[in-house]
Amino acid sequence: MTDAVARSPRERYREQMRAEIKRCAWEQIATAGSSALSLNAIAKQVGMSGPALYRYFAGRDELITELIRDAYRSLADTLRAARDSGADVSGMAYALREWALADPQRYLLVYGTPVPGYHAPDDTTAISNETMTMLIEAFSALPLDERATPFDTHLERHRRWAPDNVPATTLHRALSFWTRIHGVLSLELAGHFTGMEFDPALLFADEVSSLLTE
Amino acid sequence: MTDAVARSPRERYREQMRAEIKRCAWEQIATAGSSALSLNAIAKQVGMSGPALYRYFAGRDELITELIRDAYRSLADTLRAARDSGADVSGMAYALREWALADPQRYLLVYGTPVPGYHAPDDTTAISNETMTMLIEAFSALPLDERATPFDTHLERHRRWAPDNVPATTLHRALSFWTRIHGVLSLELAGHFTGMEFDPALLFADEVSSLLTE
DNA sequence: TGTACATCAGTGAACGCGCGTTCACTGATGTAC
DNA sequence: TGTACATCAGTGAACGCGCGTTCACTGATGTAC
Repeated sequence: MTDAVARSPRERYREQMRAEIKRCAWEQIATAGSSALSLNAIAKQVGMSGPALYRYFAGRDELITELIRDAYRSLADTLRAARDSGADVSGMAYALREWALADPQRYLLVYGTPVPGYHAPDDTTAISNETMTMLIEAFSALPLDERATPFDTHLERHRRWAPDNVPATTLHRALSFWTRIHGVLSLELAGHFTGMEFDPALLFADEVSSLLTE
Repeated sequence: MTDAVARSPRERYREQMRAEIKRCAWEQIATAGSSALSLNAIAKQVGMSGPALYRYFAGRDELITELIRDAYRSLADTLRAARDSGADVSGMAYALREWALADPQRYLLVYGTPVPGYHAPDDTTAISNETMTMLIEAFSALPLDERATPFDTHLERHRRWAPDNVPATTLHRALSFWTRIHGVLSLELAGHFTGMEFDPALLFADEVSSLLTE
């Protein structure tokens, strides 16, 4: 695994090319959304003609899969970096928001409306689990609420997906982090707050603090 | 407005035809998502050939706009029906969830990832406001929490979009209803809970009760 | 009740477009002796 | 250092497809006298 760095000049060039193709793909997604992603358009922007892309990706699906993988990776890395620099749960929430605002379509590619036919490969869910685990760990450091909700007791018997050295209430809080953050954020990104003149950042902040004080 | 019922036989037929076209469009959206909506495919299913649809809709955009309008209308009607039959805030939440689960793609058409080029016409935001107003009214009936959050005080000065005979805290609670319900619901609809074996309905229920007891 | 005309639903051919993908091929870059 | 061969990046033409949309036209249905 340590030789992930390109070995021969050809491989190095190949890696650079793949990276540039992906960069153009992201650019295209950022402006027109993931559904408008076109191999030919990317090729034109990269400066070569259509079929050349097949030297680097088996097809459109593989490219999209790779982009989704990278997006999950990028999010996980962002949260990890926030945590490693001492951020608590709310710090991680703000890091997540910044990450989403930096490239809304990247966020939506992962958490937005799924493409009906497409099904994500297994390793993306693995990276997604990684993110979830970081959230659970972050909430583990917080004082525990004594009251157990109905969902908490339900979770006690349906928690195989989560690490088991953690109380169900903590899992619940991590889940709520996810759903509430996603709720405000995705409505903001989708433009559903335009017309209401309040500042979405403040609504977000209140929602984050609700996750801590509740 | 009372003569909205079709007058001549021709107009009646025309209305029926428009309705059937829309029905097929919904069917298509339900199975393949809104991005895959194709006029030619609809025409084939209705039993006539492509260009005939232009007798009923000016083009693809107008059809989609109409579908979005109907979706907003349907949601508003559902919530109103729930309220009129005595449902409180949580009853309205469950009605909303049932409405979403009945046709996930319909929910996603309205609250999902926006089509990057497309911009919704003004009257859809009017219907959306109608829904919001009903939520605000529902929360007005509830006992008021005395503490004002930072966002509450921010809202005091940015609330032109809302009725002004209602405290800012109530507006905030209606907004949180929206964002939290959307958070759980959209993640469920997008399939992000598959793999975790808990029951989304129970997570939803807990999230609804958080809106009341907090 | 019958005729003359207008309205309108629906057809079939066609246009232009962009898509993903395949294929045979050219040229340059690397490798082995 | 030079030659022979293999590897691989990239091209251009082509395939088949489905899309939204236009246009001229046919036939049926309605309306007016």
